[in-house]
Amino acid sequence: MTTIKDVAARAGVSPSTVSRVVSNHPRISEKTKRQVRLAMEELGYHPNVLARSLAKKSAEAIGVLIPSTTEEFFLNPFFPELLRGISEVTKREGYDILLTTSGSGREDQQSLERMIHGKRVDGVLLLSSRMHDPLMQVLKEHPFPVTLVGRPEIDLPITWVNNDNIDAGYQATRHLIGLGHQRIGFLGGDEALLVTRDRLHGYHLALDEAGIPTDRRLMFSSSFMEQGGYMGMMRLLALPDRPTAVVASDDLLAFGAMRAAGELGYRIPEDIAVVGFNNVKLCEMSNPSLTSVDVHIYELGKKAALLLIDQVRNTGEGAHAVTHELVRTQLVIRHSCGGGKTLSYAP
Amino acid sequence: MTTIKDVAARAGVSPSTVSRVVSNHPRISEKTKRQVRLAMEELGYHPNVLARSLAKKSAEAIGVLIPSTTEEFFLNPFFPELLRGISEVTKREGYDILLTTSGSGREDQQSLERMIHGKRVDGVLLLSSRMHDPLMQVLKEHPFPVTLVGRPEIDLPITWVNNDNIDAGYQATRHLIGLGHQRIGFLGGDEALLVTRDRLHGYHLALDEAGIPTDRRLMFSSSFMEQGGYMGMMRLLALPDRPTAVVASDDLLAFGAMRAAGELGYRIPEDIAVVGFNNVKLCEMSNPSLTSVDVHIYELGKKAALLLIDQVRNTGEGAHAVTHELVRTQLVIRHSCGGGKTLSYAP
DNA sequence: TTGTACGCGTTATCAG
DNA sequence: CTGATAACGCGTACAA
Repeated sequence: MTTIKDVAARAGVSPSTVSRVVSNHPRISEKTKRQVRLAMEELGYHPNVLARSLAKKSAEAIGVLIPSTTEEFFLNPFFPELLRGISEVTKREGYDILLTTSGSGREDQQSLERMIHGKRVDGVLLLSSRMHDPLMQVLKEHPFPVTLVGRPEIDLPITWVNNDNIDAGYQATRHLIGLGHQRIGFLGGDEALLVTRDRLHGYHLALDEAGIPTDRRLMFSSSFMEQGGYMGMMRLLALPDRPTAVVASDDLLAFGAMRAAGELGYRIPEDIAVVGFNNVKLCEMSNPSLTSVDVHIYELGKKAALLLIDQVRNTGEGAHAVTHELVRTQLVIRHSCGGGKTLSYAP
Repeated sequence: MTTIKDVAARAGVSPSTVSRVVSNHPRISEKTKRQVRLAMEELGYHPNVLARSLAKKSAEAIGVLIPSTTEEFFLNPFFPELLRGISEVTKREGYDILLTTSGSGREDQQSLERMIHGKRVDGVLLLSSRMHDPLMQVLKEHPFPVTLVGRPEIDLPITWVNNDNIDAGYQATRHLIGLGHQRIGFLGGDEALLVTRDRLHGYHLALDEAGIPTDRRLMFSSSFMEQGGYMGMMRLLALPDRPTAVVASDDLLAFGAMRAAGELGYRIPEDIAVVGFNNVKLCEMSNPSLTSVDVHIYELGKKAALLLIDQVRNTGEGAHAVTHELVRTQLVIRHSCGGGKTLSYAP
């Protein structure tokens, strides 16, 4: 292991000079700069990041905390796409990513505290936000650079990036209503997730606006995504007055729903229309292709990382203002809802 | 920021004693243990991981190096599934994951060197292996705990975990031949990837064994996965003597191929059979469901992480033996090749 | 422009 | 069982 001292000795200068060369200090003579660089070459020197971080009190890394529903989370294409956005900016800004998963709510808390106090990261990116999230408590107690992907349940002074999920739910439902549907089902993901609740909220808004009464039997939630969508659709189709359209609050749910409908011999969109959320790659590949609300996951990831790094860099300064950003949302119309054509409403 | 000294003062002991309590040193009186624990509570103390790592010369973290084809890599369901396996064991073993992406081959090298010498991680997991990989050079020069997911092109003394991809390719092709196919196409991913080459190799073996002549026109490679599969299939179907079956070396390629066939009005499996690799979740959901070689990605990730951590822990000791492990492979027969078992769940 | 000396927060060694 | 003291490798006032 070659250290800064070895280089110093080799170059005939002091360790501090080497340090300055490494960090591109301005006032250093070209000559010694060359000498030091040469010595570094010859010795194959690489600075010890740990020691540097300890001295500078900055880790040059951000933490990404994957929520306790780890397994489901990994399975959803949402995750890699978000991570892609995040890594795009961390790479550009010179930060590393520390990935932490946890099995339970308690572990979530511990992981977060370890990250915050362990000084291994300069800030943390929180993925997903749920009701009564114990993490929020931790954040309340310890001010620390954090960005939430989603929104906090209660008004908390923390930075977050989110979609306007209420509006997204509204738009999707509105689309179906516009196509003439009156009985519209709602397939939700984990009910504790705020995304689910917000999209459901939007669904209700659209229904109310159109004067369509809501029917509890038309709503079904499950945290098992594809499977949940499958089961939910089965249930909806079993109703005596089955829906002619379904809003699935996640593309995976929608795929499960489509699978169920297909197996029962219902045609999409002729017999039942489906709309999803997230607009994952698969939407265009499925048959029929899935109409979905694009929430721009990649953008979401980039924004979140950027906002976090901003905080990290301006910490301590006056600018302690928290920021909230809403990433726009966009309905992408494909074939799963049919066009303005004739729809068969036969039950 | 409360340090070990603060706790020491509060508890009326020396810093070293606190350190011992933290690390559960055996010979410490119950009494002082309680005092120290109390002080830690009251002060909300959390050890500084950086300082600890610096002193202990071990980072309690492993690096995961995502290859230069970052974007494609994130898009493939292979990635999150592998990561899930990795994180499963790192969590259990108390290691954190440092994710590093890079844009180019050069950056790959630098990232690796930074990780190795920067001491921020104790070992590195290399995902994917390609021809003439510059990373191998780095590994040759610096002995360091590394595990490769895949296999090195040349015989290098490094630990790796892989599938028997040659056999996998052989099995898939053999399956098609068994169903009576004689003209079988091959859709490959990035040609520089050893996976691609190995699976192609297996394809050739099966063909040779059956006495079927190979035809260059039946092989098409592209690193753009779904799109590549689409284009490749288009090309294959345009041939005067088109294939009746296709081996696609990745499920995504297979989906693209199926989409192309569908758009042109070919039925699967009646008109053309398709088999893929990886057995991603989507295989069962697609229509028709995709016959695919399960390579047990999750297992692959777990094994890789485990082997790496083993190395990390036994480094310096005599046991410097590198290990190679082959994760078994298994053809999962569904509907995209026909012939197989008749499944009845149609309405 | 460069060197000295000290601090960053812990752990390990060696006394006691 | 516990307490000094010296690393760990690097950054940075302060002085020269």
